[in-house]
Order: sequence, then C-alpha cells, then structure tokens
Amino acid sequence: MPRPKQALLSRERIIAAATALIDAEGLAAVSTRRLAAELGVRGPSLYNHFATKDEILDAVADSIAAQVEIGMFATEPWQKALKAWGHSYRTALAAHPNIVPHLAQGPGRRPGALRMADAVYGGLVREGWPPARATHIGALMRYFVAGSALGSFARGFVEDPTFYAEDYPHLTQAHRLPEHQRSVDEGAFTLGLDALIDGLTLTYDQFGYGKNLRR
Amino acid sequence: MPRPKQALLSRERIIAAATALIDAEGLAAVSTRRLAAELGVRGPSLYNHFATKDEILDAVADSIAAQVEIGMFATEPWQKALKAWGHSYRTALAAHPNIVPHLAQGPGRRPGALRMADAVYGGLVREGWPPARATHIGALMRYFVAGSALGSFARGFVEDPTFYAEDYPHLTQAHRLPEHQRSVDEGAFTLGLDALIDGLTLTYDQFGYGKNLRR
DNA sequence: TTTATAAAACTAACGGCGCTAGTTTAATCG
DNA sequence: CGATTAAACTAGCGCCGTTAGTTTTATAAA
Repeated sequence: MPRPKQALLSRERIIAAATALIDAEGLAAVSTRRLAAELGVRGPSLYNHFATKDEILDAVADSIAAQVEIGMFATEPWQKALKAWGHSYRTALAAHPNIVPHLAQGPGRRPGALRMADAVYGGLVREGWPPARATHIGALMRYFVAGSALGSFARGFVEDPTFYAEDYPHLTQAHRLPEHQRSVDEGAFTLGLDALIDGLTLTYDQFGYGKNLRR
Repeated sequence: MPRPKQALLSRERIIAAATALIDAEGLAAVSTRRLAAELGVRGPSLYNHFATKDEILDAVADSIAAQVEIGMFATEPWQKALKAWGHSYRTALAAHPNIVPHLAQGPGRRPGALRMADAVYGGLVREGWPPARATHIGALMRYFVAGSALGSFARGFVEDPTFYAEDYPHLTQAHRLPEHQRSVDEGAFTLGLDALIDGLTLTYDQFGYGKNLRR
C-alpha cells in the first residue's frame, strides 16, 4: 500500500495506541511491529511520524504529565496546593504505572513536564519558600509520587498464606495485602502526603517564611 | 569448549557482572550475549545457572536489598530507626538506580527484601503503631526511597541556559541544577525524610500510640 | 495547469535479542 | 566401574529496532 488518500496515522493516534498497549500489557509488549499492528499498519510506517521508538515513549510520558492539574499554585496557600497537586499527580501516574520509569527521568525538553515544574516552583517561591527549598520540595514530591505509582506496595506480596510463616514472623498476614491493594496503597499515600505537609509546615513556621507575604 | 575442569561461572559471578553492567551502561545494555561476553563465555551458558534473564535481574535486585541495614528496628525508637533505615535504603538503591524499576515491584519471594519488610513492620508494631498504620508507613517509605533513587531530579533538566527563558519564567536558573546534582538530590531527600518523620510523630503523639510501651 | 517536491504507506533486509535443542566432555554418585 | 548429572558449546527459531529503497498521493512552485 503506497501513500493513502487519507493518512492512516497521526502522532495523536500513535500516542493513544501506545498508551493503551503499555497500560494493558506493559512496556515490554510495545514493539514497533506490535504497536503498528494495533493501528492497522506495518512497523516501519511509524517512522514517518517519530524518529525512534523512544520518542514515542517520550510523547506518551508527556501526554500523561500534561494531564496533571497545576492551577492551584496560582491561587491557593502552598499547603493546600501541594496536597491537591500531589493527589492529581499521583492519580495521573498511577493510571499508567508501566510508563513511570520513563517519566521519572525528569522533564528534559517535554513541555507538559516543564510547565508543571514551573508552576510548582513559582508557587512555592511566591509563598515565601527560599528558592533552594522550593527546589527541594518539588524534588521530594516527585520522589514520593513517582515511587507510589511505580509499583503497588500491596501487590508486591505473595498470596500464599503458608509462605511467610516459617521465616518472617511479622508477615503472617502479608498474604492478605493484595486483596486490599487499592485501600492500602491509597492509605499509605495519603498518610505520607499529609505527614510531609505537616512536617514542612513545622519548618515553614519555624523559619517564618510566611511572615512577609501580603495575603 | 565442553565442561571445563573448573566451572567458569557461578550465580555469584553472574550477579556481580550483571550489577556492574547495569550500573555502567543501564538495563538495556544487559543482554545474555553481552553479559556472557563480560564473563568470558557464550550466552546460553548462563542458562545452566539461571532459568531466565529475568531471574538474573531478580537476583541482582535482591542482592542490593540485602545490603540495607535493618538492625536498628530491634533496638531504636521508631523515629531514629526510620531515619537511619531510610538513609541506608536510599544509599543502597541510589548506587544502582537502573535496577530500581525492577526492585520496586515488591519483595515477591526474594529473601533479602522480605527480611527487610519483616523487620520494619515488626519494629513499628512493637513501638505501638497499629498494624494497618505500620503497613502504610512501610509502603510510604518505599515510595519515597524508590522514587528518590529512580531518577535524579537535578539531572532531569537541560543544561542550556537559554532554553527556559521564553516559556518557563520561574525556571530561569534550572540549567544550573545538574552541576549541583548530588547536593540537590540529597538535600531534597533529607528534607523530605525529616518532614515525614516529624509529620508521623504528630500523628503518633496525637493518638497516644506510645503510651502503653515499656521502655 | 503543469511540474517538482515532500509525505506516507509499503517490502526487504541487517544485526542483535531471549531462549531451546542437541552435543561433548568432565565431575560426581551409586 | 558404570550411570548420571553438570557445564560448557554450536546451531537455529522467531522477534526486535531500524534503514534503504519503492510506489503512490498530496502539496507547493513555476
């Protein structure tokens, strides 16, 4: 088949199909031939739209980062903004855990990830955090969110109830974690995010970072 | 070459060579042929010692998890233990960031990771944390540590000083992050870990979890 | 309107991949 | 001592990312 009258592919269609395939079968299932087959074409046709397979994964990662809400940093106090952003960020990443290792390599030149970094840093500095600390907070939030989306804690344990008894005396109930996966992972994330913000508030108040703000 | 008088390979030698290769050139550089070449043999010989390439990666991951110190949970107050463990855990993982995505899939049946989970959970419960909360704390700590080791925050930014000016008004200094990589990443991790523990201490005190302990 | 160029699909093929089967020889067990 | 197991090997399967070159269509230039 030579060039068709209506293009079969577009960057958007490729990104959507790659995202679906990554979610359904993991990063390892994404080959150019397989992805092309999902789109009804042959493998090399993808190279008319992306230079490499890695560029496709970059585009998938950025389309996910672009879905994270960041407007709250322009309007809300930093604690409220950080909490809302953290939940939005985690929701976006946890919906696509298989791409997280790729996404966590940093923003690079991807506009979605860069707009997020810009909004977070700008919002924290506006609220009185020293620039170096604002950088640290942006970093540690990415650590926490990426780590929580990377792999479910609860699903990491074996479901065989007899497996732990002998060698791991405190893990006798660990086989029950997978069946409560969502509540364990969300409970852990919420506990951690709240603790982080409480702990940062102690520092913020202790050093009086908020005392020169007009509100 | 048929069976040699002295075996050329062992599980330990393979794990060591795989770790070195992963650290030096990344997960993608590890092919059975390449790894075998580093060991002076041909690819298929590895299958006399491991059933699949994935089992090799599992063994690498567990040898790293086994290096994390966990003795403090038997002797120290939970805050001090959590802080020391967090730093030891991060040190071990950050030395091998390329294997973190594999490691963060959970302990599975790997003894090193399971001993760690057992010690952490047991220590927290002994200090009065309710079992569900102890699980959450183990989980959120893994989130934070794995996320921090997964990808350097500071190295994720482009070094070109003109790149950010136009579109990202708050990131005008971001091009300087990579040159301060270690201090930024360690500063962010320490700030976050301290904040987490401070925040958890508020909860611990508020609910009086420590009030029935004999010390 | 004609002509030139660029775009988007294709086929064929290269070297590398994980892994299996079958072979050879040495070590070990009964 | 004979039988079995272990540890290296070679050959090869089907899949991988990517490149080169082909064909046809859409678009831009003259």
